[in-house]
Amino acid sequence: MAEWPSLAVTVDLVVLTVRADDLNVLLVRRGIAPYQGRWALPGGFVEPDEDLPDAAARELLEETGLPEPAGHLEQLRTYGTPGRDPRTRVVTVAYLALLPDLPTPVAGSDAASAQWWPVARIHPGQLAFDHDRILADGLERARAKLEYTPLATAFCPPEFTVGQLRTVYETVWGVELDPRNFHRKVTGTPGFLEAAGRSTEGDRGRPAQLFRRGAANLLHPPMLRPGSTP
Amino acid sequence: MAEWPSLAVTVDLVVLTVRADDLNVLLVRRGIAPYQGRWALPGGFVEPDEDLPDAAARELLEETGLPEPAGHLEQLRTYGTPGRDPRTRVVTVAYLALLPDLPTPVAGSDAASAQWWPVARIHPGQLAFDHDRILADGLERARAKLEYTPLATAFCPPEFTVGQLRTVYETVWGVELDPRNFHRKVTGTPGFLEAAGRSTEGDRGRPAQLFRRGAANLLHPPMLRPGSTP
DNA sequence: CAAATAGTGTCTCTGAGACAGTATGAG
DNA sequence: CTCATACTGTCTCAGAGACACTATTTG
Repeated sequence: MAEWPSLAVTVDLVVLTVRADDLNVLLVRRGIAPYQGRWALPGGFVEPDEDLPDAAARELLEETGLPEPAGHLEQLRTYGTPGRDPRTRVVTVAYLALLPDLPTPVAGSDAASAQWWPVARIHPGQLAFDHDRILADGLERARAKLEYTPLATAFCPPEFTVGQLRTVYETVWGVELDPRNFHRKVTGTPGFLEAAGRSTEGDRGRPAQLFRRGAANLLHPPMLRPGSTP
Repeated sequence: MAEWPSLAVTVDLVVLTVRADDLNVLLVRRGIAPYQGRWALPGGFVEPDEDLPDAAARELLEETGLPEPAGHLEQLRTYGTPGRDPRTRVVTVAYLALLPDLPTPVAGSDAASAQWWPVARIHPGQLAFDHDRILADGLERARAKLEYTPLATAFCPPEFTVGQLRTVYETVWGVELDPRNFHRKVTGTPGFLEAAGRSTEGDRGRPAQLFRRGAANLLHPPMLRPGSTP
């Protein structure tokens, strides 16, 4: 029987988190050519008997040291233009991960070179391969999904306040939101939030109720990004 | 230098059209094992120096005989679970195509076995490989995109009436829409439609104005699928 | 006390849906 | 004429945004 044409397949990861009022992406500095010394998205080859999400989770573990992330991992898009890797034809399946701000800084086998970067400080042409494009697609996906899914909670710890959740929206979207209307909106959207029954203490201002993510996977009605219908 | 692990990569196509008030998908009957005699999505291997969208367009041409479709072609999702093809490890990049109802029935090199199927008549477990799942994902994507993009026009000929466009929405979503409100909505959404200046004649009822697709790529405000906020 | 954050109430305007009514063709 | 489809006008209700107001903490 004839053989089939065969290509190298990798996974690359757009790992996002919100820290210090900035949206950050995890980048690694390349130690070898091509693009030696340049920053790139973490990733690696898919093993012959490894499922794609498993490969993504494995790379995430190797780069962040997190066994099973409390966050969110989904397939983003596949990039396979010939020449995108100068060594050989490589098709890469990109994944998007949204994580809460890690108390443990990035730690793992490849962690020596891994670092969080505020996305606003990354400029076109700065990343290796076509990773600028992949990052841009990941940001667009994340921003869009905050509108109609409860995925903003993936950036938060298991229990969080409405104020923390609002900071996520403001940081990812780069806008300011009215705290009063935001509060009424998220607490009124069925299935978005579930009261944890406890409150914060010791912060500035009135103590806030703590919430967990609710059961809904889709928001009705959706959150609206300001400026979309001016 | 070491070699990289290498996998077979294919493209598969979910080709949709609206004909005879039904949403149809293009399927081919498999002539060889595995799944010999079963219906499957059209697709094939990616050549070593071929870009992924080019491979998808090539397969579409081979199956439909259409050189450059007047419709729409976009990447859907990538499926690579080991064992999804019993012959060898195959990673497939699925594409979604939306086409107007073709006056030429399907014709091309592989066309002997290609046929339109109403999606409502395809039942789980009927298609080869994991193509049930890919088809389901394609349908979900198409239904969702009609809400916030002008892609319903991809199912229409270059010039079409508001009534034809409404039929597309009703067929893809499987709902009935109020013709009066639909008309007011689509003609009032900026950039959705552009008047062609001409009208139909010879049909039943009052002649209708003809429109072309407008410049907008996103609809503000979006079309709302009934039942989403009951 | 002031400052800060949490949370509620109320008003206004936009847009979706229900549906009456008018326009213009075919038979 | 009737029937069918195209289009317009009007009403009502829900939800988004602006913003006044109250509540509860720290310093």
